Parts: sequence; structure tokens; C-alpha cells
Amino acid sequence: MDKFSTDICSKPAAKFKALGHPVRFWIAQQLMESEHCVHEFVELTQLDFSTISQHLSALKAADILSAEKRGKEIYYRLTCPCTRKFVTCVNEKLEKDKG
Amino acid sequence: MDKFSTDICSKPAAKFKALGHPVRFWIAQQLMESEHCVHEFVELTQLDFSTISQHLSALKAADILSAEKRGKEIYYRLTCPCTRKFVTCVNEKLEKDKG
DNA sequence: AATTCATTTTGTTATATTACCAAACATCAA
DNA sequence: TTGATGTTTGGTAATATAACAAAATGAATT
Repeated sequence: MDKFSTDICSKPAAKFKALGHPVRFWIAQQLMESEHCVHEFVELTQLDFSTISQHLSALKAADILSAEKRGKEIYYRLTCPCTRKFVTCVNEKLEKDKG
Repeated sequence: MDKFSTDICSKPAAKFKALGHPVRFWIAQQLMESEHCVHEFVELTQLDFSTISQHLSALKAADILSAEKRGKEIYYRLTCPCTRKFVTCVNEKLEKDKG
């Protein structure tokens, strides 16, 4: 057992925190299938552009997403496959517990 | 792409949120190796018993941990291996990005 | 160079959470 | 009963936070 250190644990915890909001979780989930751009998220959530943009920033800051500009639009994708695995697993577990 | 629904996304997001605090992340990490009981966490964090207990409750509510009483003590362990995998991956990535 | 489109940043507000401790309570074993 | 181990409740102060509107950025098209 390690002694607890805020310094050491804050960064990884921040990754989880980033995914700990319904909208941001949903965004990550959408990106499991394929990349998407901002206006798509806006349409499907009915939230303001700026709101979505901030959620995306939060996910980017936590290094969950990365962005790439192509043409006029900015495409977002998941940075790391482990996120996909964990999200999938969480979903499957919740699905199982339902029945 | 699915339309966003708060109902659907709140539960899985809550799992991430539970791990989105330095102390709770640290606890989960300690439990990757083996099970532990409350007073061990108290010693190593210098936090109050009640504080640790509440963090454990939060993790239990999110179904990240399960508890088992043996003798006088209550032992906590991780519910799902996928958590361990994701935590490990997050740690490795942060380690890599350092250098 | 000016305009347009897609997105980001800033400012603001209100709301909500939250982490934490202390003290009271619960449970179980010896 | 007493002692050890956890949990629950109550309270507070701090913090975060989500959200929108409006202004700003930046790239691409005209």
C-alpha cells in the first residue's frame, strides 16, 4: 500500500471526473463508433454550441479526446482504446443488472 | 448516433464520477493489489474515519467496490476487473507522457 | 480583402455539490 | 459490558459547475 498523495492521484482522477458527467459520457460513447464534429453533438443534445464546446474542452484537457481539423469542421475522436473498453464494460454491467 | 438522454447516461457517468476524486481513485488503486479494510485507508490518508467511510460508500453505491465482513473488520475489494484495467491503462499513459 | 462558417473563449449567474470533520450511533466479538 | 471497527447524521464552508449569451478567433471561400 502506498501512502496517499494528492499530487500523484489528482491527474488520473481528473480523467475519470471528465467522464463523470452524463453529456460527456454520452459524447465519449458516440465516439466509440466513429469520429464526429461539434455541431452533431449540438443537434442531438439540444444544448448550446458553447456548452458542448466546453464539454469537449474538458474531455480534451483530460486527454480523453483529440481533435483534428479537416475542411471546415473539427473532428473529435477517442485518444485511447482503453476508454472504449471500460465504457463498454460499464454499459454491459448496467445492462445485466437491469434484468 | 443516439440522441442524448439524461436518463440513460446518468448511471454510467456516475461510475466515472465516483472514481473522479483523488482519494477515491487512490482507494481503487490500492484495491487492485488486494483487499483492504477501512482503518488502513484512514492511516495512509490521515483523513477522518467518517470521511473515508463516506468515500467508500460512494464507491460502493457506484458498484465499484463490494464489502465483506470477516471477523471484526470489513474488507473491500474491486467489483469488476475492467476497472483495474482502465486504472492501469490511465496510469501507464500518464507515466509515458511524463518522460 | 472581406465575408462566412464552425468553433472557442469570456463573462456571468445561479445552482449544486462536495469534502470534510465531529459526534452520535450501530454491530459484533471477547 | 467493554472495546474495536465502521457507519450515519448534521452542519458548514468552500468549491465547482453547468449553462447560456455574446464577443472573439481562425480558416476557407469569394
